[in-house]
Amino acid sequence: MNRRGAAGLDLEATLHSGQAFRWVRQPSGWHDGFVGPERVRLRVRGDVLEWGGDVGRATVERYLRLDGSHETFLREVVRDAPLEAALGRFPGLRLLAQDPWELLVSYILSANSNVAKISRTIEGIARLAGEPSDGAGGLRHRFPGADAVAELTETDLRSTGMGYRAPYVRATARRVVEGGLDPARLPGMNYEDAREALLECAGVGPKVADCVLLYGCGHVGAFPVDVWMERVLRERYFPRKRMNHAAWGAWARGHFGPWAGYAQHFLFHDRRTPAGAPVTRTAVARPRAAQRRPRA
DNA sequence: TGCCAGGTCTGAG
DNA sequence: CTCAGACATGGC
Repeated sequence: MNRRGAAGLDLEATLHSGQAFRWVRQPSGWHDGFVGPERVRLRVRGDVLEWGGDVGRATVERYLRLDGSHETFLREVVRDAPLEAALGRFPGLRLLAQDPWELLVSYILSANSNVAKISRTIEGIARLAGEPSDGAGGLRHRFPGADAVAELTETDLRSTGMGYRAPYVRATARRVVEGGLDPARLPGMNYEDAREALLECAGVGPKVADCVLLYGCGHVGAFPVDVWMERVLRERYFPRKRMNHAAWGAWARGHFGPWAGYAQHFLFHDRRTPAGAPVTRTAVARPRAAQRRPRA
């Protein structure tokens, strides 16, 4: 067992807010999952973060981005009233630094789907082609590399319930194997180039690309616009105004600035979480009073 | 039963 | 370039 200060971390919000799809809550209070290829369990008790599994402190801290990213975001983003409300409601929510390849597949599967189903199909792919991993949470499987996914037939993939997305996953896996895209290089590329590279993949449009860039590549300005964000933007910012998703995204990046993607995730989670849902209290200082309401 | 789910692809105007 | 429909599947 390893420990370090939790720094106000809310694992429930962080691991189950729709940015990651493989964390499983256990009755014991642990969250069972993977950090890269390693089987890991995490929990917070009091103000202590604990983890088990064959991973070092640096790996856990990198995954949870306990490197000052969140504090920089708080300092540099434009904190308007809607964002301030979300920050106040989920002060322990953090963005993760996940594996770009696994995220690419995950978000291809997210198209016109829902979180529960994405989780099921991702788990299905792991069972079909990933290496077994025994842990406190039972037998699970690592997420397979592109080479292993490319070996699967469309019929194999459809057996997970992913439906018409199967050929997209297969084609994208093949593209990676053939060298048309190297997911590991995306974090080191600039945002525009990385986005263009992702858009070449089957099943990857603007929204999926931005999710991969934000949650897996450290491109914190990426602002994915989906049906939920469109709701937020129309309800809280531009009542009775219609824009296409590209226009919403462009406005949001200009409005929130270089850390717009972080703002997006807080707004997303806030909008999706019903009022009255249990909220984990943390020791984080309360944000200051709201600034101004944006003009339409 | 019919609609919706973290969209993307395709074909028409 | 912009905009409808189709698209597998499962839950409510």
